Amino acid sequence: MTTTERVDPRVKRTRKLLQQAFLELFQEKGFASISIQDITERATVNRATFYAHFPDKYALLDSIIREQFQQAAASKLPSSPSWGVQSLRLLIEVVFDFLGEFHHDCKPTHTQFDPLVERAVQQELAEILLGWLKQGKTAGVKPWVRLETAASVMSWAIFGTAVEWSQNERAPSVEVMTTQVLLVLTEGVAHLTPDFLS
Amino acid sequence: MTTTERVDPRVKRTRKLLQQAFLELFQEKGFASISIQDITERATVNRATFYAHFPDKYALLDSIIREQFQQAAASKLPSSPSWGVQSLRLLIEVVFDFLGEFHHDCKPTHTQFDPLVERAVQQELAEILLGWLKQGKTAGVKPWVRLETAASVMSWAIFGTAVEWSQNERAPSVEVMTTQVLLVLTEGVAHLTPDFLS
DNA sequence: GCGTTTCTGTTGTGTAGGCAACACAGAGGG
DNA sequence: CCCTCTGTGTTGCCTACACAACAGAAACGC
Repeated sequence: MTTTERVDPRVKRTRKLLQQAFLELFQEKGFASISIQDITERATVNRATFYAHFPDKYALLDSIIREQFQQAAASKLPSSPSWGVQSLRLLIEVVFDFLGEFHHDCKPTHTQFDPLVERAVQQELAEILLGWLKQGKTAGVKPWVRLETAASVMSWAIFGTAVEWSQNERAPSVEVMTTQVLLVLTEGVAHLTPDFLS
Repeated sequence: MTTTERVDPRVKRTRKLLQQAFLELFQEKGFASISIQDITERATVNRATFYAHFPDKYALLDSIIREQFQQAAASKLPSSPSWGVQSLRLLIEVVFDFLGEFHHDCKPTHTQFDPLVERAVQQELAEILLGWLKQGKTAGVKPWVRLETAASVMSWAIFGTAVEWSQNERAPSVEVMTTQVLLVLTEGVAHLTPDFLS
């Protein structure tokens, strides 16, 4: 893990209060009309304290997305997920589920901030993958690409496909999509055409 | 009111967290098996902080009852209730409702602490009455009994009747009981028998 | 244009609360 | 018996937070 940081309980609590307040206000007023004052009042937290935690409301939303995605992943993956096809399949499914869920909830409205959301999801995804790759790399096997690059490629592949799928009518089922993305990633594109190598 | 004290928001918040946690634990475990540690963990508050607010869990329960009764009264009385038959009738009704509600919820179990509850309700009731009497006493009218005594008498009359009524099957309706108690209080017992004064 | 209002960020100072450590009391349990 | 375990209260030190006050920006009506 990322070095289990000891955190003052007050910090956890305040973050949670702010996030909770934001979510409440979000489905009352949308995003744009939320002011920092709104959030801090609702959260029973001083306004100055908000700025000690987040630079602005975008960062707050960002943290919410990241943590929700993390715990969505954590809840659907085995406790110590090791690098392998099983874990990868599950993770892909999580991404599709998460984005599907998300665009289902806040569909027509807020187009302005979903770039933010997507950036957050993609980065968290890459982070998880990189973690797996790092601990999965058994000693002695020399990597033929940088692990960071591999993680980035995979994350964008999964994530981008999921975003596109979630924005159109989610035509093939999550399972089908998952299988296909998984196949492409594991087998590589060389097999797509018989004479690829000729 | 009682001199609107400015209170640090953090104090309000932790009191609320502690009270909320207690109520949750209460209907999970009953009263006796609740430890202070339980409460503080649930409330995301340090154990030492608990003792900065309350000497023990009895005091916490006491504060909960008092505040619930206060806001039950506040919600059913006009904003600035003045001394008079109207207010008094409403207040009596509040007491009957409150105790009825209370003994309805936690009926068979916890007999050990309802003395505590009752003490709290009676004292709060007396407090409200005394407030009314004090501001209702128009200048120049010299009181023929101490206001404190009057408040005490009335509070015990109302409260005791309500407790007894709530513990038996609440036979006469709240309205009837209210009316009768009100009558006795306003008219005095002299009228109960025709030859009382003879 | 200008004033008023509302929100944003930031700073210094005081206080509520977290934490570790302590002594103590009861309840088992060997 | 002693020993561990669990809960209670209490203390001193440090940190997170509340608050007031500030300057600046954006939105509003006049």
